[in-house]
Amino acid sequence: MAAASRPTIKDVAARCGVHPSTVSRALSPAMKHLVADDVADRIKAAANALGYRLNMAAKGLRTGRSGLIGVLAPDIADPGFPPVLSGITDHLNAEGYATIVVDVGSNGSEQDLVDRLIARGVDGLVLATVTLRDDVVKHCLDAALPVVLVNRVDAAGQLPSAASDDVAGMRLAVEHLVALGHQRIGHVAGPQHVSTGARRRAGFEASVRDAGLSARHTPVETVEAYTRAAGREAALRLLARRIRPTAIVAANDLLALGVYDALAVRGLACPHDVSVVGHNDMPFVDMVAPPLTTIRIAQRDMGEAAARLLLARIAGPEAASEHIVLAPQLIIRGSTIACGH
Amino acid sequence: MAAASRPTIKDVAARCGVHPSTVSRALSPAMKHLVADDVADRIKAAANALGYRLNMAAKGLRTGRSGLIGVLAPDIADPGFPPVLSGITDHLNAEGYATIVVDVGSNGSEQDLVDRLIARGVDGLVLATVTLRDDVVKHCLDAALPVVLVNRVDAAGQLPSAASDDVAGMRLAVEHLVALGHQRIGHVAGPQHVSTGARRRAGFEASVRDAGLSARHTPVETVEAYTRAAGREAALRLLARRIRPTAIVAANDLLALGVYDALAVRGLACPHDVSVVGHNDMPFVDMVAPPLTTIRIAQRDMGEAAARLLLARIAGPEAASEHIVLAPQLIIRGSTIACGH
DNA sequence: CTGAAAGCGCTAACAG
DNA sequence: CTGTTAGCGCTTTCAG
Repeated sequence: MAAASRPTIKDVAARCGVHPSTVSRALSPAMKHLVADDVADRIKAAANALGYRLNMAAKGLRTGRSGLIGVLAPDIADPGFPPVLSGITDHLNAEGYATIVVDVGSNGSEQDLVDRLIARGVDGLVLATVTLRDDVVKHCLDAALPVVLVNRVDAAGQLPSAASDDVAGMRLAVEHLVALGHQRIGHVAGPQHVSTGARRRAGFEASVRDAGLSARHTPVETVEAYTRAAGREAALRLLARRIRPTAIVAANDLLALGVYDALAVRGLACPHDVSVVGHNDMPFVDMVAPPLTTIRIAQRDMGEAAARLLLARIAGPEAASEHIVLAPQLIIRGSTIACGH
Repeated sequence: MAAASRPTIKDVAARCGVHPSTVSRALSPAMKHLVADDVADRIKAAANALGYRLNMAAKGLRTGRSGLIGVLAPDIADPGFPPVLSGITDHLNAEGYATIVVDVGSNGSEQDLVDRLIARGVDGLVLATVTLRDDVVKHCLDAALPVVLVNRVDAAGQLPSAASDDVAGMRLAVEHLVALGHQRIGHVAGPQHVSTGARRRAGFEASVRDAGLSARHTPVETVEAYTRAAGREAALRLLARRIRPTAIVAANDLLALGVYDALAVRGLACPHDVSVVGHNDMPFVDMVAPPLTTIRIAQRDMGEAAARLLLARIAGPEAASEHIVLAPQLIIRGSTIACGH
């Protein structure tokens, strides 16, 4: 029956015949040492008996720290993101923080979403958002809000970030293909306004150059979005070239699946006619036909690193902005094969 | 420079020469009608100029409503969940709520996580958690916390829920197979302590019975978890039976991929030797080899329906607990084929 | 229509 | 070691 509203610190105090602040101290690990052990025990017992729970909103109002972290995601449903998110939330949860996840694609402007998060008093932000136009970042900096980037880096490199080594990843892909004898390698590049797109492209170009391949033999087609359909279109353009590539490396797995689609359209077989390499090692790309050779990135670690970075930022005032770069790994499967030529 | 902390309602009031409560009224859509239009305009202008943002924690403390909703997920990284989550958060965001997502698998007990959410003052909970042991549900009810289930129903059916029609889905699968001439159909059943596992199994059994197939010809193997490995083991057991099935319907796509693995182990070809049907239509199951015939469930809609249900629960006191059931859809791809016999 | 006053639940000085 | 006091930023009576 006693569907009474949540008990407060006052109720506990009354039941123990002590002052509310004593209860507050007894229940706070940091201040517990200021209260007699027997009293503290009595208080804890009473709190348990009453089913007392700390009211974080009240605490936050008082202390100015909410224990809330905002995560801005480009698209929650993107299969690449969940592992990152999981890494973020797990670490944050373990440290007593709760995570508010916002999907940027859907509602309102990013600015707006950030403002709503600020209104909720978030202690910091993890940005996994696609486009790093300065305005959002600037907006956060203006608000003196700790911010870290995940799976992204900003152009100026002024924000802490946790990301995979995109350049090294592309090098892995290109060198694998070159070792297989491929001389004509195309690249389906991701959106150039996001760091993964730009850096992977740069990595591709540097690697093919280092391998001694000419630009003519290493064409690049850029997409506007990381979608399977965009990958298909770009690959079709690549395949229509005078000098047809014998291998294509895509800026991510979704794009690579689009490359598969394009190959099917053209009646070409993978890997027989064209080898394909993806990037990210999304769940189940080992099950597609043929199993996709790809660059595995440490998504969960990335999320965890970002969380750790953010917490450090929140704790220490202005530690030099750190960039955590995670090593990628080549996963060889069935979509790459030695070149016939 | 003025990196001053966030302006409050008081700052705005001072700047306008009015009382803080007037500012509060002017800025609250519901109370705006109590303040002169010109004053309201002046206040809004000043608020904008100062970059004032409402402090939700303070508001929540006062009103008792936080505008926060908790979502308990079994495993964020499970590829089936993101679309549901996205449906939930989008709808909630649009209604001004923020969503705290908690991964149950990782830290602490579910009870604990719920308590932490309660401490944060959530206005309600969406439970997408696997096991519906009464204790968690009871715990929420005791706390008088509005709760809805998504992709799950509780045994007693006392909680509002949004879920796919699992029985109908299995009927779709079985009838498809029967129409193809299959007479020996096995089922890899999901965990029986979660509603999808139990209901899909029930749906399977009812459907094969209605199709006139005997129990001997429709063996069932149950797994303890929705994993690819578990699906593989269960399928191996099914294939080792005296009467080998010519088709297997799995309780979900992950399990179905495990069935693929088992088939490969046994040197059997899908669909030639054994047809396979999945459930859920996870992203990219159209790309595996062979493309998986499956039952598509309306995941995004499910999330949205759950959000709507929860909001209704929060608004209206005790509306009769509603069950939204979404119609599934058979997606025929390459993993099912007419039976030779 | 606007001001005054009180208080949501908690913590952080400051006394004692 | 414990009680007192004040106040975080906001809403909401109650007056006027």
